[in-house]
Amino acid sequence: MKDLVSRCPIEEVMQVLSGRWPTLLIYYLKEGTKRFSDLRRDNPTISHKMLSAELRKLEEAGIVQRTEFDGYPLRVEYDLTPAGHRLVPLIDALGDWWEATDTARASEADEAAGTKAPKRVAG
Amino acid sequence: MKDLVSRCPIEEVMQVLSGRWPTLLIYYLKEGTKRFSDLRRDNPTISHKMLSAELRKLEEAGIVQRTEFDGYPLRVEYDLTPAGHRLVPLIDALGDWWEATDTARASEADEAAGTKAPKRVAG
DNA sequence: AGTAAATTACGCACCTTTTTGTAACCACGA
DNA sequence: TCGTGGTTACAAAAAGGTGCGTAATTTACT
Repeated sequence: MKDLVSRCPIEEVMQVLSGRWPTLLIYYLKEGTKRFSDLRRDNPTISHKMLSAELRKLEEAGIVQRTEFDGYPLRVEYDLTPAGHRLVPLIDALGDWWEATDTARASEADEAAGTKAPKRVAG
Repeated sequence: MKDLVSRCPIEEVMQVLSGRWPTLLIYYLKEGTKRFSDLRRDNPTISHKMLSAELRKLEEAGIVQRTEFDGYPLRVEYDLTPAGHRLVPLIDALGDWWEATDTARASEADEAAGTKAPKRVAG
């Protein structure tokens, strides 16, 4: 998903949030300040390449704040920006929707099918 | 993004909504019933293979309802399920958040940086 | 004291896996 | 033969993983 196909903001957000990591990182970051190595410990299956790339993407999107310390093992801290914090409940809402849907799915699919019966079956 | 890394519902929704197409298709489908070829006209850059795969994924997720008519050229209609309709405002909220953030981003990043000054710069 | 190794947050090159695109085919009937 | 909605096989592209190099300093060993 390199470039956009429409000019709508929805496609732009999804370009940032798409994939396995962005929402997970936001999830861990909402607990508070984390270092690079903390985040690696939080999700051990991410590679350092991915982690740095995803963090950079989130930083560019204004979701995370990167703070670099010139200390000598070279330390970097990551936080959610205010905008990032405002994003959290929206993502949570999606999770809630999913959970609610998960249970309701089957029955409502039936309802929907009933609402609009095929005009001609085996025409 | 084949398999999940955590058990949380957020990762599960994102698995369905990730990518360029899902939200776009939902966007077009919220206007009403669409046929396969309608959706191809709506976004001409999607390949038919992708379109059928994405529609199938959304169907499995309980977001779209597929109705097949045994008519002669074989007709299929796609609609949002009730759950799909409930999802729309959540996605819109993300779009709104993005637009609001887009303008506020720079200034708030500054604020955040000010709130938490690096403990040691050039230690 | 001198050298080697560890630390931290990456960048880069190389390679594998996953995703996406292309094209051809199917079935049916106008 | 075209149009419908789809599938399959193959090819291209993108995403992702692995491992090495780097900076500057402390610690560990000799």
